[in-house]
Amino acid sequence: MSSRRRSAGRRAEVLDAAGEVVAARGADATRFSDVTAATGVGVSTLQYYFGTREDMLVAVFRHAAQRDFDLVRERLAPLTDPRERLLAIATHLTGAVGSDTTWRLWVESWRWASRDPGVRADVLADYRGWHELIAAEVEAAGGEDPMTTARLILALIDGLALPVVLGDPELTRAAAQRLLAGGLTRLLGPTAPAF
Amino acid sequence: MSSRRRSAGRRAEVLDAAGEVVAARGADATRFSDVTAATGVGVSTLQYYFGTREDMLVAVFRHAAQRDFDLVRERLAPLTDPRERLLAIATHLTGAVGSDTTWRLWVESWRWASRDPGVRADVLADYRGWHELIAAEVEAAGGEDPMTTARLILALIDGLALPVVLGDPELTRAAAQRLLAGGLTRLLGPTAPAF
Amino acid sequence: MSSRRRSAGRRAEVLDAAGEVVAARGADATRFSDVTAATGVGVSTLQYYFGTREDMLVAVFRHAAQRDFDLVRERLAPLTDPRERLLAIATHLTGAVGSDTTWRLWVESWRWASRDPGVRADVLADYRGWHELIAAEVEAAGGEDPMTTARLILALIDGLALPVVLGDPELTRAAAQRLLAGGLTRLLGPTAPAF
Amino acid sequence: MSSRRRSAGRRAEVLDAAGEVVAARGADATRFSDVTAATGVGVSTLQYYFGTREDMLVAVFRHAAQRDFDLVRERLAPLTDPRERLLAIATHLTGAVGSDTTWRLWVESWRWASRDPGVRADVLADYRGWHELIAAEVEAAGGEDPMTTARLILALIDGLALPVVLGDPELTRAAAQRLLAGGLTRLLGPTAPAF
DNA sequence: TATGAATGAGAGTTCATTCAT
DNA sequence: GATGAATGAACTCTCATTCAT
Repeated sequence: MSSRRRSAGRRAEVLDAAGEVVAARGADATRFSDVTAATGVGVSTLQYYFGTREDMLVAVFRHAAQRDFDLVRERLAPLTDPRERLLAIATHLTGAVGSDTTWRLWVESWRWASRDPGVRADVLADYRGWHELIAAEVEAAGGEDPMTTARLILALIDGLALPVVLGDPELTRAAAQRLLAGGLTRLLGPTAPAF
Repeated sequence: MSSRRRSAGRRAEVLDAAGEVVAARGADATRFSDVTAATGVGVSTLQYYFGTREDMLVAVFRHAAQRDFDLVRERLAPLTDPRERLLAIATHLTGAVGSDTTWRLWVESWRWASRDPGVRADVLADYRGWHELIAAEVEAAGGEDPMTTARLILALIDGLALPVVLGDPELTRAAAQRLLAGGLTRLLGPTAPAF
Repeated sequence: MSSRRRSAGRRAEVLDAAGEVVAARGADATRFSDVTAATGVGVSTLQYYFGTREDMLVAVFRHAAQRDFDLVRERLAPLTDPRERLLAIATHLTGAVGSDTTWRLWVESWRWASRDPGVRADVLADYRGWHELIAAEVEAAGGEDPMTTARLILALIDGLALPVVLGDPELTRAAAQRLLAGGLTRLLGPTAPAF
Repeated sequence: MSSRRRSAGRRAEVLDAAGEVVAARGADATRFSDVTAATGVGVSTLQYYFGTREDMLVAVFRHAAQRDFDLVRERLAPLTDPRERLLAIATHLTGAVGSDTTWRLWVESWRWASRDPGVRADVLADYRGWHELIAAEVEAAGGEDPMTTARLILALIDGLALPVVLGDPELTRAAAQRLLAGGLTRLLGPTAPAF
């Protein structure tokens, strides 16, 4: 019992650390030994926990996606104004420490998804989850055609994240945040109040 | 001379084919032998052409980026109306066969750029090139703050490309094109004429 | 007591099943997990019963040799005519279902015996046991030089078993049995009555 | 050219040495590294020559079978009397240095054949080759029913080889040779002249 | 008595690369 | 200019085994 619980906790810790490794090195370049170096957990133990290397990567993707979603929900909890909530979702990009990790992992997931049907299903489901989350806020904010707008907003967020994470010197995080706020205003349409 | 020219032609052909391989398998998973299988050119010959495997990948990225840019310019040539030109750039995404290859290679480049300073410089320069191309059209179309708008437009394009290439069943190419057109209108601001 | 007896019974069952596995896969290729799959008994339990993997294999060999001997004795019990008894021993090869298992295990034992002194001693003792069993019948049948003849007969049986078990299409079981009967007649000498 | 020829020669040498290793350790237990230790040829070179480990083992079997057959033919060449020739074939068992290797490899082949259809076909073809070789001599020696007799003789040879190779203390090589000579006389029938 | 968790050792295989031609 | 032969490095994976319960 207690060993099983300890084991489960250990597994989750390993998943977190492995996520950092995958974000830093890329999924293809992540070896068992890299995760071992980052965690102190032996290679065979990783295999015991996760199975093959690819199984481990998939587990990392799922875990990271779940954490990301949970994190945003947490941030959203204290906010009630839909416009504030939208902005909170959007600036999830620029805010937290580790958000680079989040975006890198998202790209890694996307890449993996394009070759693995199981991961594709996961990623598309996550994608849909984000759409719905955003669409609900758009609707509450009085925006027209919530799903369409939500798609545009999410595309904008994703598309801005890429150069930010890449470290485009012309696009600091602050600049990105301003761009994002401005873009939201435009996308929500002329009738929506500006942020 | 003629053999050098023939050689250069062969190299370019190999780069095209290698680009397809990289798009299909991912850069990390692209082995010399995969390119050999796709081209009939022996492993040693690839090394003779490009050097190490990573050199080859970088050459593929540069070649693909150049081709992409050239292709858009070509498509833009017959168009004069800035709004039409903008839309042509934007729907570069949805149109041609092989655009999946383009977008996949873009993601591969982005990933490689995260870890290789040389590639990062290339990718950021390309990025800037696209911004300027778009900004010029925004300005010609009478949009305000062309660079800001250009960044938003490019982000929208990139952000929409991802689910399209991943094959999101809720986002057909036609739907993406409509979204894109709508998004452009909104981003260019209420004063800009609708597309 | 009862649990010990149950345990001993379980161990014997496991040995039977493990024998099948060894015959099918070969001793070297027999993993604990193969036996687990065949018996439902966990790996650790197998180790608890037998010790190391090699200990288990040796136990399988001894068990199988014993069973084989017991089985032949059983078949011999109702027969009194030495010639019939000899033929019964000889055709132990062609008769029963499961005789493939027997012969395969014999080859596996032989191979193991080549490298393990303990198993070699067991196998040579078994070998001697068969010789004596056969020699007694040869003597009773009036054959000359019983031990020599017994050796020849046993060699003939072993030598015929190999292609039969291998599934030589030119040597059906029926053909093997006829060959064996003919061979016995010749080996027992011209003065012995034909079978 | 010369490098290719050198390569072919090296390959054959390696096959000889690998045959010794397989005979000594058993096929299943033969690792690339064992052959490396025996030959000085690196593991990857072995793989370059043969492919997978199993491919190497199969190559060893074929090579050994061919060599064995060639060797007997060589020994047969100077002999004309069919009875002498038969005895030469039969005592192929006891004679040469390395005959243990031959028999051990034969058992290894047999075992491999029982799980690999390709090897089974090879082994059965070899088996048939030996039958035909023996049958021709039986016929020349005036024996009746040459194929049947050949089968019995071959079985006797195989069946005697096993305990000899195992080192049965009651069956020295000299004793085995006497047994074999006696067995041949009996199997060829009372009308055939004794050896 | 029986079993799951964890782990180290060892093997096969892939692959880029070097060298010689 | 182009290519095949040979080889070392690195990685995944399997498996027996030990430990704790």
